[in-house]
Amino acid sequence: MSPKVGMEPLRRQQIILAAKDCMLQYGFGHFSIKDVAESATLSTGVIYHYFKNKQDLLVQVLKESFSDTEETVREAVEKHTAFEGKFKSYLEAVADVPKQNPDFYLILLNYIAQSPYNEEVQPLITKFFDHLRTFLEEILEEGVEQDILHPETKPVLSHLVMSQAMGLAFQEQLLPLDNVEYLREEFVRLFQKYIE
Amino acid sequence: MSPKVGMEPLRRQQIILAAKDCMLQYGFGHFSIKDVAESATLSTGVIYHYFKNKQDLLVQVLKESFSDTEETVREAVEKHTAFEGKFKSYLEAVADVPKQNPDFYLILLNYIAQSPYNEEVQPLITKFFDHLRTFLEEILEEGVEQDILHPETKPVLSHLVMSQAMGLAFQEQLLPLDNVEYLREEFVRLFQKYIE
Amino acid sequence: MSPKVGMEPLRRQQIILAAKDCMLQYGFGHFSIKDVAESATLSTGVIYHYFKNKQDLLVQVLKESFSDTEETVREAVEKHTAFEGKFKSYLEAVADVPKQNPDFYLILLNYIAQSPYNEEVQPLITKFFDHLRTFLEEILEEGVEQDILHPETKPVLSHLVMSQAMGLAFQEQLLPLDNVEYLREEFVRLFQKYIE
Amino acid sequence: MSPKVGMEPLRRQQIILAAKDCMLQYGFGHFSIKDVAESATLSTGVIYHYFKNKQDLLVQVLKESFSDTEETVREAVEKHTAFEGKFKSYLEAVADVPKQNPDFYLILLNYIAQSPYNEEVQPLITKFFDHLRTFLEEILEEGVEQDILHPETKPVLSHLVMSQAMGLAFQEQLLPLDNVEYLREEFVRLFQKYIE
DNA sequence: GATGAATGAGCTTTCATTCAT
DNA sequence: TATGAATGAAAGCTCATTCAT
Repeated sequence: MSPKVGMEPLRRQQIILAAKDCMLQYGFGHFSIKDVAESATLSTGVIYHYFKNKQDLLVQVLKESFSDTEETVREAVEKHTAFEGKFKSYLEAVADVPKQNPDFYLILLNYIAQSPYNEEVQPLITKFFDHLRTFLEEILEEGVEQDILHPETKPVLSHLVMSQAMGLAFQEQLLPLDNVEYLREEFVRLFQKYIE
Repeated sequence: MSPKVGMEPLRRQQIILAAKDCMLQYGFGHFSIKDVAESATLSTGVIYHYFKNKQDLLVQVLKESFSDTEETVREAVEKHTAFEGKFKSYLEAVADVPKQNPDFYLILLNYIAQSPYNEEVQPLITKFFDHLRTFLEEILEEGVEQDILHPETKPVLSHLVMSQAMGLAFQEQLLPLDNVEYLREEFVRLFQKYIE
Repeated sequence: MSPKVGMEPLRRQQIILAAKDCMLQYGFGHFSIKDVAESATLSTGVIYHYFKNKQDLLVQVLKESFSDTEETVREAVEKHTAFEGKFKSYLEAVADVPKQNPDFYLILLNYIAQSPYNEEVQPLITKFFDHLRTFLEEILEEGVEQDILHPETKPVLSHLVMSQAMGLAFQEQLLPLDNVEYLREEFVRLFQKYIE
Repeated sequence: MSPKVGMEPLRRQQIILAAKDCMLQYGFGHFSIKDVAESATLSTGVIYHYFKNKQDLLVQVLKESFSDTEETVREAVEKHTAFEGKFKSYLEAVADVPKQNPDFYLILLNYIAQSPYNEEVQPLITKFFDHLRTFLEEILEEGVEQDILHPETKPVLSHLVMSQAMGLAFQEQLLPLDNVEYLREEFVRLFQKYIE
């Protein structure tokens, strides 16, 4: 029927996608390998041909979500050259993640809950946020060089931006917010105050 | 030794505590009723005498965590009478939850991940955050009445405060932050700007 | 239906027996926990109530086989007081194990094959043979004291007796021997030559 | 690289060797066809080109072990012409199998345990021991003809020699014997008594 | 001849829940 | 009230075998 050799990249993607679907549909820890297999219209066996175990598959799902999101933010920033433009577009991009990549925070949420008990996931998450925050610090450094920002503000600001963005996204996941758009704008405004 | 009557409240508390311990030790969904029973030095059977099922027990654990935390914040605010004092102490209390009640956000995290798939937990969480935010809005209303705050700022500010606090707490859970104390102070300062 | 408390000793015995039956019927590694459960007319779950895992159950089966056999030999020897009587009855008892305890060598065979790869079983087997051989050496020591035996003969003789007995039993398991009884008698005679 | 023709004997040998390695490394029943394939740096598929199934492969492994060992013993005996020399060298060769062919008894052990439940293996083992014992009886027959041995001793002696040799080898596999060499010499001496 | 992708039955083990005592 | 024995469904995972290429 179908080819029998060289399926690796296709199948891996197919399975990761199916796992993502299952996670969104049933929630982390509430779907089985059998569910994934059915969702991918494959047998349970193949999954273990491409992934060491369930944990391994789950880690790949997370990795993909992270690299997608990081890329989105970087792309948005790289359209600008001036410090102010970069900073603003970073804020907007970060605030827009839930809109551009709707599943991201739901997936993240599931993994965060596991992270204190999961030696493999914990460093992945830490690295992701560190990357994103370090990227922001690089932008802010330009502001420091141009005397727009006080050097000491840099680390504090980067942390506050990250946590505010995370907090907003999680709230959106949790609560039926009616004024999301407005809150996002306020978020951008709040932090732009720092460079005025 | 022998069966006792009137044990109800004690036993319930004993079991809820044991469940909390298990959750913190093993993570949500990674401990069994047997684990809880052992942790409470009871038999598995007796747990079903006091709780309908595992889900029910879990819900009670969450409820307790919520009411403890809400009380802490209210108590802090009620020490003040002036708007500025109330607002500042609210900010401080909310930022201090991870310090005063170290397990709270770890427990919350576990439930949040489940909430989209759990009809019973979802409204509990929503209600908790609504309470806390509405309480902040009541404080802010005093600021509006005293012309310190623009009426429109009220809802935005309350949401931003909540999400920032949540974001900081989650970041603290996730990442090894070395300057937590300083970030908390910055958080308070950030939002006090709104009423200057 | 049946009692619900204090079943431990009965059930453990019942399950060990069922496991022994399965091993004899299907051979080591060719029966599942489900087979054992069915053979004991129990559910698979109970087995894990009484035994840590399959390996644990298997180890208990072996332990029981060992202690039964050791006891048989000791009892036979203890009927005698004179050295010659003890030695002869030891030889006879050891040669008679396949007859008195027909499953013993079949069970042993199964475990021996596993032993080089099984950290728990290996020392059990070693200990069993050491016990039995040391017991023989204690008997032989009496012969040495009575100047019937040369001291140097003791360890060699004890090893040769053990291996000959083991070899005969395994041959009997493997090959359709028609003159088993006669071989056993020759075995006894062969080693009695040493004390003439 | 590219498919080759006429690979049959080489590949079979390569696979049998890999299977032997796996058996020694993991133990019978604890390695998969994939393990064998990897050990032979081949694909799983090709194994089924040369062997009907796993069982078939296993049988070939055993056959090879048997013919190697039988040959060793025959070669040792054929160096002598006199009865006494033949008998002694037979005893020595048989006692030396564990030294000359270290894996033989470990492999044998694995199959013996399976034999009562395996219609194909059982007769192979029986035949092997019969061959070796019949060969000994042929030697002993010369002793009978030369009036060195009583005719009735022949079958008994051949059985006792075989079982003693087997027993010693298994003991050596199982227990950490410190005086193996000495025991082997005693084994030879023990049975030489019969022809003095 | 050779590959490795794919299957699916079957394995061991866990666990929420029930219930006779 | 309290016990812990018992259930059985369902989980993750393995593996001999097949087969399109």
